[in-house]
Amino acid sequence: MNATKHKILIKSLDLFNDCGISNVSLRDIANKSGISVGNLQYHFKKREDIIEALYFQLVEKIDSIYFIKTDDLLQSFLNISVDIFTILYEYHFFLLDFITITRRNKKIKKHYSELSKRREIEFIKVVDVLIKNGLFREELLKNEYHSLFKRIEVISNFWFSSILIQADVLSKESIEQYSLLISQSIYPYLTNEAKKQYAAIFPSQLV
Amino acid sequence: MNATKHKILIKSLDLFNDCGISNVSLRDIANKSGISVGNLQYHFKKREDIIEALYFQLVEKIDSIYFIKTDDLLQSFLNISVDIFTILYEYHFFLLDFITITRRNKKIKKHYSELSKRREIEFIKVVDVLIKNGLFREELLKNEYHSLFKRIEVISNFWFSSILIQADVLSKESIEQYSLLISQSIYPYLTNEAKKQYAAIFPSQLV
DNA sequence: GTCAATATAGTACGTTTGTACTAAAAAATG
DNA sequence: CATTTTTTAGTACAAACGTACTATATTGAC
Repeated sequence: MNATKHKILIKSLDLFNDCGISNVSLRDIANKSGISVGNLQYHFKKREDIIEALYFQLVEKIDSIYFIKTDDLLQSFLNISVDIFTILYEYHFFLLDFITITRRNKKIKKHYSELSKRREIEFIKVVDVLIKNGLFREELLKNEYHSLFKRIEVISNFWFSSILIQADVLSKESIEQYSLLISQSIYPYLTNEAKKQYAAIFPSQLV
Repeated sequence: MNATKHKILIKSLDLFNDCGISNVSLRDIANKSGISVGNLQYHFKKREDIIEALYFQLVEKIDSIYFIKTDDLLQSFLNISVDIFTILYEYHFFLLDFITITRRNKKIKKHYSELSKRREIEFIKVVDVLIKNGLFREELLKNEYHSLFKRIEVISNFWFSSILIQADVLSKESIEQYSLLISQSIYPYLTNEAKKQYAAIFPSQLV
């Protein structure tokens, strides 16, 4: 990619993350990038194009980390959500302004919506494998794992927001807190065998 | 309260809920209320005053519904979160723009932050009672119920957002979906005795 | 080295927004 | 009924913002 274009995206990301999308003007971006507004406009005709570019950058990064180690299913399962979340942290402006962005940009909204549906199907598939391998228990309630997915989805998408409505800044610590929240939400669905594995992975969580 | 002031608040709430806080100008509010902008300004000197007034209306409404029937602890516990959520639905603009609002308004941010801390303490107290009454199991992991509270908090605050990043409108159906999500997230922490009660409350959820 | 394409800067325009200000009307007070 | 207070409307303003437009500079192709 063009060097200037690249610089614009990096500086935009910084500003968006720090100040929130609606508090960053094109003039701010141009200043921070050390270029003129005219030049900025040359590379990104519309303000929305910058946001779209960043969104698809994010999606691409996340898509690149999908893999499951078949020899250590539980650990892989737990790792993936944290790996994803670490990337989300880099682009947290997006999650903090999720509503604003999807309200304005139907392209991103549609894309995310389809992404989410695919993720859910994958999640249920993985859970099936975990059940077959004796790591997750069977459902005790109807759609129990569908419901679990939804909860994890909400927490993944809005954990940063949840922190920022009370705290003043977002730190990397939030990733570990997220990890704890997610792993503990999964714990009750583990079989006794898997609970032993869990204890080995997170010894500090034991009472 | 003054009739005009009352009308302004009602119409503002409608507009905020429908369009999102940042898409509603003072002129919009004045039009919808059938008054002039000058008059609007007379009743609310600053735009932010309207939002603050609505916030404290919301808090007051929620504060008025706290009670626990001691003869049916589990049912009460499950009911309360839905009761709260039903009121939140009336003011959902607030949750949809939670970040924007707390970023700009330190008074609301501080108030909510303290409210949240009180809620957490209450939650843990109720859980202790439920454990003592043989309805909830003991903690199997450190701070397991603290972690549960956090997850419920995130879902309560951002479930509407989670729906709206994919759907185009918010309906009352979202309250039932929320209820399902929360009750199922609590199920794994119930004792066998309480699971029987749960089955009686939600027979349709059984496999 | 010439010419075309790309990149950069600077300015200007049209809109929107919150709000300050003024004046008139309505209501309340005595 | 007179006057004071409250309520309402209308206008005006200053700031900010996205972006369209023009002109200059740089780079690349042949």
